[in-house]
Amino acid sequence: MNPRGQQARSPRPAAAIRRPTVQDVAREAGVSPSTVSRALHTRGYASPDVRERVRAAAARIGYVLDHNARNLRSRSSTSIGVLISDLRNPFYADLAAGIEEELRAAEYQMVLVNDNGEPAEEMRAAETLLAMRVPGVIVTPVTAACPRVLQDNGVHVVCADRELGRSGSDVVLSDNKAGARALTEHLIELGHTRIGLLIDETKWSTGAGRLAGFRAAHTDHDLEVDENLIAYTSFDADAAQRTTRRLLDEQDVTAIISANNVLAQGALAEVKERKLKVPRQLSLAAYDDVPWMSLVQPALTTVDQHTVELGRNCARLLLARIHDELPARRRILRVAPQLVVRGSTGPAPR
Amino acid sequence: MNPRGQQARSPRPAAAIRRPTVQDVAREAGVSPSTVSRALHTRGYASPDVRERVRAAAARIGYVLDHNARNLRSRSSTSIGVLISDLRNPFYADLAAGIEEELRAAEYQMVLVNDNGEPAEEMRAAETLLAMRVPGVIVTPVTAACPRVLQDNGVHVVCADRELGRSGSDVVLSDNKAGARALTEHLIELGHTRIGLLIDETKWSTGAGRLAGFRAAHTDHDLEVDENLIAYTSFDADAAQRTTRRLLDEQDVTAIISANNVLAQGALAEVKERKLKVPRQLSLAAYDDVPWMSLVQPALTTVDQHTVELGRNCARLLLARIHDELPARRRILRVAPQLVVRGSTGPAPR
DNA sequence: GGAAAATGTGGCATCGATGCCACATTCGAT
DNA sequence: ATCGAATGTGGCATCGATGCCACATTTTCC
Repeated sequence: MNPRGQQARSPRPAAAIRRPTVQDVAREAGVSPSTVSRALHTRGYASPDVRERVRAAAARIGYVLDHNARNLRSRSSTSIGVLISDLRNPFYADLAAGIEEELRAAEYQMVLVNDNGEPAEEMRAAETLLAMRVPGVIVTPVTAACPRVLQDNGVHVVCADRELGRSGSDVVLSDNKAGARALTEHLIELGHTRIGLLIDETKWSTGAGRLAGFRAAHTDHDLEVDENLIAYTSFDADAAQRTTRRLLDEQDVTAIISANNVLAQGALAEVKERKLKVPRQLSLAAYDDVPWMSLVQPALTTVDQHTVELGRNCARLLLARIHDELPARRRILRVAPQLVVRGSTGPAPR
Repeated sequence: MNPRGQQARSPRPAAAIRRPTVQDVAREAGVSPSTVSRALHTRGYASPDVRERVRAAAARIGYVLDHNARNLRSRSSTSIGVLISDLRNPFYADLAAGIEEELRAAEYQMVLVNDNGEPAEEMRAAETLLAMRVPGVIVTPVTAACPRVLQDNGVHVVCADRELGRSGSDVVLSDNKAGARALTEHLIELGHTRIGLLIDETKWSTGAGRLAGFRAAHTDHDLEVDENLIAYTSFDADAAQRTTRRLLDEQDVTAIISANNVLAQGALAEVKERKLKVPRQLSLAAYDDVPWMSLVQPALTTVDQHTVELGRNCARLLLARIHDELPARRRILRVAPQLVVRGSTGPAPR
């Protein structure tokens, strides 16, 4: 098959193999290197005849384009940086999956970096992506500095899921306020008046929006929010469980909303430990629908963020920006979330 | 901060900005480009004095290395291709997370591609990675052709999780046979003799190993395997549910093992629909522990593949190979899985 | 004290593809 | 028949970093 197959057994094949270049193809096809380039890759004149001849020659000698050379020469690249916090969290995994799908369809590649939510890692990744000369980056930002540095160096940035300060970059968000409002309203309409909100942060647009939606739903129904019911915790399941414990001990809540899928794990763990009947004794709901939520018994009422679609939108927006198809003004895209009512929410007790 | 910050607002910043090069740094520091290169990046002589001066100059003018130029010149790259089937499946997400973690620590980047289990997509991705001149690829192969093409072109390949035919490449596997054997044995020791196995494929080493382990456990305990209890299905939850339905209708099983996390969803769905008491009426177990399995009630008994660690091992092995630190002979790494007994398995009824 | 070795730096070609321009050829129009 | 436009194709420089060698300077040793 491949003319260089037999060399693959050498000790250090990666270094040893010399791959054919446009020059080689040119010789093989009896044309000039420029013509090969035009015939194979770039848009430009090349008669169907020549085009076919070059194609055949390239296939014959096993020619593969060198992206590095092309990128260097054309000062561009088809690699897109994707900077997320934690691939093991299904939210980020879905986001990345949506992004990748769209990029792949457009013949772009995804360079994926986990920053673990750490500013230092995020910054390091940004530097690397700059060095790779990526034309754009999609980031769930940890620090406002990251999008800024990228933009200052001419890289297009789309912030996904949240926004920090006024970055000036394009943003794709879930409509957190609307989603949280719908979820809270659902509980209120079931007669709940003392609803606990388990939340880890409210500085980012994500948490802020969800909290705002929670409040708005109360206001809509002429209810006052008891500030003690807003239970601040940190972003891990164990902490969320402890906070849930405290919430249940100290406040007579009839329903609990977890602000994201990680916190929901903690809340559920505590509920199971106490063997509370859901939803008879306590209604449980969560923002950010992930697969396990429909597998537990009873299945959790949630807000589905359409995370994969969120990711697709990020990629589409970024590509449009790169291809200069968008007005200069920054774009803010809000993906509508969807309330998914399942068995874990029911009428308030008493 | 950045001297080019003000240009970022221009219509097409990516194209407009000219970034400083080694030449510029050289001028700024009063040395030659070669010296800049040595001082900043490559190992080579450079007095501490000069090194510091160059570093300062680079920082001052906001110099960022161009990976494309470096890669072209040095015929190498620090991007590693990772080819997986489905990022939305927590198994692959964990695998990728482990790989990325290790790569990042070694200052490599991960180019992640989803092939959706489709040979055509996989091949396309392989071509792209060849074009990127990546020194290595980690792949959960769909086709034997993919690793082969890569290797034939001098790219190091590590197959993750499974092996197709004799690829000759390094492989990192979960010890599927041992894991399935332990899981099956656990059930046998609980008195089960009619154990259903829900499985989607047995051509790959993954399915084949798990089936082999299932059989081995029976043999160990002088039990004959009723071939009717091996329920072949396809790789999606709905199909698995239907197959489970059939299994429960037609065979009097007292326990069901799902060969992976996706099939387990289907099995659980059917069990829930029938309102079977687990484990009293039926024991349920699964290969490949993923988070939701410990959240459902009762929590599922599983085999934990240590997927993240599996990923880390893939990356470590690949990097060692790239750095030529390994004997030529191909290496097969088996990561020991771990039986995790939870509430879903109990004594056989009657 | 002088030659040899050690040390640090600069010059130059090069990696592979492509953008740009010049030019050869064909074709249509007058 | 002649000219101009249209249409392909080739030549050449270039993107930015670095490998390699030559050379200048300092240090070491007999």
